[in-house]
Amino acid sequence: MKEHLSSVWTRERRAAKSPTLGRAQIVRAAMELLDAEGLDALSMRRLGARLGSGTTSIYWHVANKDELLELVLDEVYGEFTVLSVQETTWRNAATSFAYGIRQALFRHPWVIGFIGTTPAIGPNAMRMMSGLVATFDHAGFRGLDQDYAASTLMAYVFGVTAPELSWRSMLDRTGLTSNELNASIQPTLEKAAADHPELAARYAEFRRMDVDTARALNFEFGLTCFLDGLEARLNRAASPLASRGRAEPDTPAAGDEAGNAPGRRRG
Amino acid sequence: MKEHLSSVWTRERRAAKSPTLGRAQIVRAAMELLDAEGLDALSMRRLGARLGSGTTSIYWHVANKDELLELVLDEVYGEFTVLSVQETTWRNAATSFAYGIRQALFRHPWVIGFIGTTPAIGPNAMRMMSGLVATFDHAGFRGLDQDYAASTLMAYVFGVTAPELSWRSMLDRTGLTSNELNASIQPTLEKAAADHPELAARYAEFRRMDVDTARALNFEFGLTCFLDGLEARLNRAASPLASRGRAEPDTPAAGDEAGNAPGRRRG
DNA sequence: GATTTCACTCGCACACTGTACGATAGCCTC
DNA sequence: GAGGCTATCGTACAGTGTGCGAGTGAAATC
Repeated sequence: MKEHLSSVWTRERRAAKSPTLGRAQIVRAAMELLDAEGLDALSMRRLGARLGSGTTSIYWHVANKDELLELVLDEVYGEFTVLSVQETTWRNAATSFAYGIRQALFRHPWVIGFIGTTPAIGPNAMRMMSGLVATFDHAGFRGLDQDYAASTLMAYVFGVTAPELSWRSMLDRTGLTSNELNASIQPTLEKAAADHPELAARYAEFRRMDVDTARALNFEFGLTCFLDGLEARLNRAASPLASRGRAEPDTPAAGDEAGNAPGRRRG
Repeated sequence: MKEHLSSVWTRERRAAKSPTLGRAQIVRAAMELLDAEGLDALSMRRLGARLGSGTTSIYWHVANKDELLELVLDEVYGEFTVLSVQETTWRNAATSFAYGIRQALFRHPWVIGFIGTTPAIGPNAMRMMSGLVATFDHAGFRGLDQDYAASTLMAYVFGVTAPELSWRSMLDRTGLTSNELNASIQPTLEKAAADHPELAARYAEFRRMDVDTARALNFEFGLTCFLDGLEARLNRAASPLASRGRAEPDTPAAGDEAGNAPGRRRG
């Protein structure tokens, strides 16, 4: 069968004899450029210039730009640390993992577009996955539920953090503080919400509060919801006799055309 | 104070007298191109060709490519429908909203990179937000919690769906079925997981199952967790005397440097 | 020691991108 | 007819990723 996943990690790297330029330096330089100036700033020409080498020399060590990004991405995965299961409770491990990712994303805002899109099969990504699955195994999840829990946790963190990153990049571009930018945006927002008075009122209220703590609370809120839900599922599994206490059926038939809406049921 | 949010929606559009080319057609053509061939296929030259007009004619109706994408994005937001609060329970509304987004994202895979990154203040985005907030208001959430609930829900859906979209794009490129691609990827995966035997074993197991239903179950799993968590929070608020029944403190101090990890506490 | 081989560097060129600019053309009002 | 406005579009510029082939130096082979 043909191999359909092409990745830096699938092809063996070129034998190194005495390179004046190496993958390590290339990846480090790329990371610095990306962190400092963002995704658009990384061009092969600029990278070559920064390395003091010819532009196309890079292509000896790396097949193309995508592969380079795979390498840098795995470097970031290396910063997603999972506490060992002996060290703390699963809930603390998950929480700390989530906050850790959040911080790492703040350090490397440009990755957000690649996570989940670029294959994550580098050594660091693997180590992370292994630790995360172990955490949920320790918690009491079995089989696929371990993966589901891990994937849901990461999905949530990436999903909430993405808008925060774009907010921060706006801060950088304008040089304003969060609250200044917030204030400067309000009129636009209120005008946009002209047709929805409740929204407009709500936005007017926002002007008065500290955006950064509101965002932090937002993160906390969703994370707690999700962890509570996980915990409830564990407890339910432990004592299967306890009924759910909800009226409506909770699961759309999982086998039908993947992703169909469950349809509207009257409550 | 200077205006810091620049968007198509903030500047009034050019007065239309008798254009042979209009925003509506441009946006529609762009959407078709994007849906059919993906983000990379949308260049101003190709768009002009498709419209049978000069490339730079487009710039009369739209300031630049980013603004064009804002317009197309809002069109997609128009497909994120929220059931009215009279129509069903909040839980059903949220579920149906989540599945609806998922389906819309499958129709327009390219948007995933823009959501949360490009300002969503178009009329459709506003209508959606208004409906979503109303749903959570109806559920019993108050103040910022309404926004937190809405934002968490969207964050989760975008987060889980992103990898699915990249999977589907891979299917399109290779022309394989999900299960064929899955099988063809396994050796690579197992090799990548060589250092983590539990992971390798797990991947080997995956070979035997239907990937699409596994993914659908994954979506369901996280959504249920999150909604259960929301519901628990509502019940807790309704009867504040009932304690949580968990040992460890649940909230890192929210006021400190936004996003700090809660630190490791022994369990 | 001479020759060949191979790891590695790099200049050039190609096809492509977004878009600024200025030249047109048709219409409306004076 | 003159001038101004809406609208279209050709050309040009600076930038992109990268294929190709020529060049360099050191190690391996004869």
